[in-house]
Amino acid sequence: MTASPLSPSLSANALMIRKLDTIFPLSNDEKQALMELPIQLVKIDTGKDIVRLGERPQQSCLILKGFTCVYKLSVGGKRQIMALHVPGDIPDLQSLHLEVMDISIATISACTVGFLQHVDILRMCERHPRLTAALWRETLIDASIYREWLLNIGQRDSYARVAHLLCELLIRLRAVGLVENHAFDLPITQEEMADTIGISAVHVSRTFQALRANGLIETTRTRIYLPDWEGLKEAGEFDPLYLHLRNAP
Amino acid sequence: MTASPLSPSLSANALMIRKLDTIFPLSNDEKQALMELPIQLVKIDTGKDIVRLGERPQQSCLILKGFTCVYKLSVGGKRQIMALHVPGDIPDLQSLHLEVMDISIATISACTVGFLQHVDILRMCERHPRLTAALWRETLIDASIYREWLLNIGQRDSYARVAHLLCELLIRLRAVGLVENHAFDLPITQEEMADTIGISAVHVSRTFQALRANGLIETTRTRIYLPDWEGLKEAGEFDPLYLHLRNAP
DNA sequence: CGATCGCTTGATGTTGATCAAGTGCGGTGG
DNA sequence: CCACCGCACTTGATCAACATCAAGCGATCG
Repeated sequence: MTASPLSPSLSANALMIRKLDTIFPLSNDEKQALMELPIQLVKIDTGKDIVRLGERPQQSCLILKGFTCVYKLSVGGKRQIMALHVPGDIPDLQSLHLEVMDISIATISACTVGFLQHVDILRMCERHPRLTAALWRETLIDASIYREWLLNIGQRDSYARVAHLLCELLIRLRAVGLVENHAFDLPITQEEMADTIGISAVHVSRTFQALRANGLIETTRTRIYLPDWEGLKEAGEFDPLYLHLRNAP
Repeated sequence: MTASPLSPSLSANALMIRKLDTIFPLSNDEKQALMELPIQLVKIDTGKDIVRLGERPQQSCLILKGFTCVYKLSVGGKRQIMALHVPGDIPDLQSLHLEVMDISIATISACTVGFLQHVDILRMCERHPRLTAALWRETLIDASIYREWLLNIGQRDSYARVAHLLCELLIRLRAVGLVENHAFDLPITQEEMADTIGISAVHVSRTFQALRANGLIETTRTRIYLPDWEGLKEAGEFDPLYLHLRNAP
């Protein structure tokens, strides 16, 4: 981790509030408490581990910029990516109550993250019990996404899997204002996407081509455009219920 | 749900305490609070839904006897089972903070379950903040199991998938005293196992035969014996870290 | 300006799906 | 107590989706 500590920022807390507010209604009092939560900013290069399996972190990280992934390796060395996280997410919030990491978390693009000390979070939650519920709810939505991904990988073919993942990313990124006209930055290689949905990288390439041919996606190097939202939703059997957003899209 | 309400029981609360205590150290005070939690017992036949996608339950259910599964259907009608739950588990604890069910839960054998009203749970948690942490932790372990299952389905072949699932069930059942000499009741059809690990029922049958041939399992109608625990663990790449048990097996 | 990385393309191989026809066990009813 | 029925499981044959291997291409970056 090539970390360059910065000074505490305004916008980190604001982003956290914005994200939390999409899943749980926050009072002004609670927003104020969140604004006062100390956050230490760090920049991290692409492809670095933020935290590793087996570690016992005293902090959780808030993504401010870039994408990260949660992953595990099988004995044969194959990688499964269990989750992708985008700005506003706290990929290892679970470590607040699960001492030993059962996963690793890595950046898949250049990232800025903010570290939240567990002691600070716990103190805040003591004073504001509804914030406990809000953060608990956030971890429950993570679990809901895992469930949907199990359905995706277990039962759908590769075409639907890719379509579903793209639908989910659009909705999640839109919630934090990172989508313009059904287009967004997607700093993820086909190999990473392959490890995410359980197919080979070669087959991701072929599947992308099929989606392009059907007018469901248009891609440039790091950006993706979804010209036919209804068509993509249907292809991916996508229903955003499982994201539990307050203002359901 | 062919429900026949029974009188409040002693053992339901005791089972809940026993299970929680395997993942979180409980004080006598907290155990007392759990003993006082009202639990309404209900018997449910095989193959009935306990709660369905889209519902907004005011209660969660504690499994006392039998197995249940968490599932979703794909548009094509294929079923993915995302979780199996055994006595001591609370399969829909998430509904405490996620109003709308994003999954359905069904019995896969004759079950006795106990219903816990959300208001009662919340009141108990207010008075005993460490119990909030304990229950939160329980939902985090559910999420950890989802992650491991993603790795299982996404990266391992059918032989390893079955082996892994059997290893997990042994450990989880042992924690609640339902294993004798590496043998336990397994009231699950091969079709259900197929929907759990994302392969076809026919292939489950063949995989079982391969495991039998290698001396890793012996089965009767409803019971399974694991004669070569080390061998099975290796076949399933099983490491129980992700179950976050206090007395790691 | 070469090197590297990510993507593409084609050829071949394998796992596991699907279809279809049995088999055996347990439970049910006569 | 026995005969029957149904369901779970088994077995064999064929097929499809996707993996793997290998080579080439194009853009980005030092």
